[in-house]
Amino acid sequence: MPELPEVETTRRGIAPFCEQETVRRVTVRNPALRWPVPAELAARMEGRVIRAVERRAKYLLIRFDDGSAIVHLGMSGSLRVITDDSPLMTHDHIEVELASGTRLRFNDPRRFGCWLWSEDPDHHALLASLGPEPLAPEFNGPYLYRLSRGRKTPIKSFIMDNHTVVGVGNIYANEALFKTGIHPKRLAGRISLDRYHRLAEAIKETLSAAILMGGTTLRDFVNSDGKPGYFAQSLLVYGRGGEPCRECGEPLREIRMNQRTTVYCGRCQR
DNA sequence: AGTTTAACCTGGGTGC
DNA sequence: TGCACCCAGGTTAAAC
Repeated sequence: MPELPEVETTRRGIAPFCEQETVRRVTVRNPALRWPVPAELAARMEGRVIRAVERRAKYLLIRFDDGSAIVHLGMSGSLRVITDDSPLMTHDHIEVELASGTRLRFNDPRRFGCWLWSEDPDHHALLASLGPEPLAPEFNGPYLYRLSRGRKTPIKSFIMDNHTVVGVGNIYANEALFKTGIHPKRLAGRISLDRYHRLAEAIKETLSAAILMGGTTLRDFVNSDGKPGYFAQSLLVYGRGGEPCRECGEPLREIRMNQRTTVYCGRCQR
């Protein structure tokens, strides 16, 4: 589920229930996530007030006065708001109970997610070397052009690299490259400023639109299983290998780059 | 330093 | 039905 729009949707979904609420209890049922959940996490959170729920890249920061929980949803994680007595599901690894009685339930079948504690999250190793947020003004054509000079990595790898820009996962990399007409294998150092301008805009548009659509499932999100299904109809290439290109009708090609499915139009993307 | 590869996990789908 | 295999929205650490 979690590309950046899902993480932002999650943040918006849980923040109203969390902010200025006291944590009553943290239950870690399975600490074996990507890294072991630190034993101190519960003690650091219990009895403290959540001041804000923020997002940096695909990390959620649950901020307290003296530190933050750093949460990542990995490939298969979700965070749901529980207001009733709905039963535990398999892979419900962590639960945060608030003084209001509302609970946050973290479910993650593949356990690629993480829950860490940091007193200074903004300088934590996981966050310190990240590139700009895709929706920030400093992420733009000139930035991409400057950073890419001399680089021989394919453009798809380049924009999926967190050092370049955060939050561009496999789906949105495919979509943005199609919208810009850039072949995913084109070397990053061989792309013009003008094309980078359009690529940055396409990334912003694609992510913004997805966040807006994620927003439409927000109400559901509180009560439901938290699986937004917003993207299927709006995707131009992802999941459409072999089907006709929406621009020219030619069958879309599907290849693998860095172990990830890559879909593109051989005619429209150069 | 830049770039690629392997690894962390479970579950669902497919083909034999 | 069973089993082997491939695939999945992410990211890091190690290896070229």
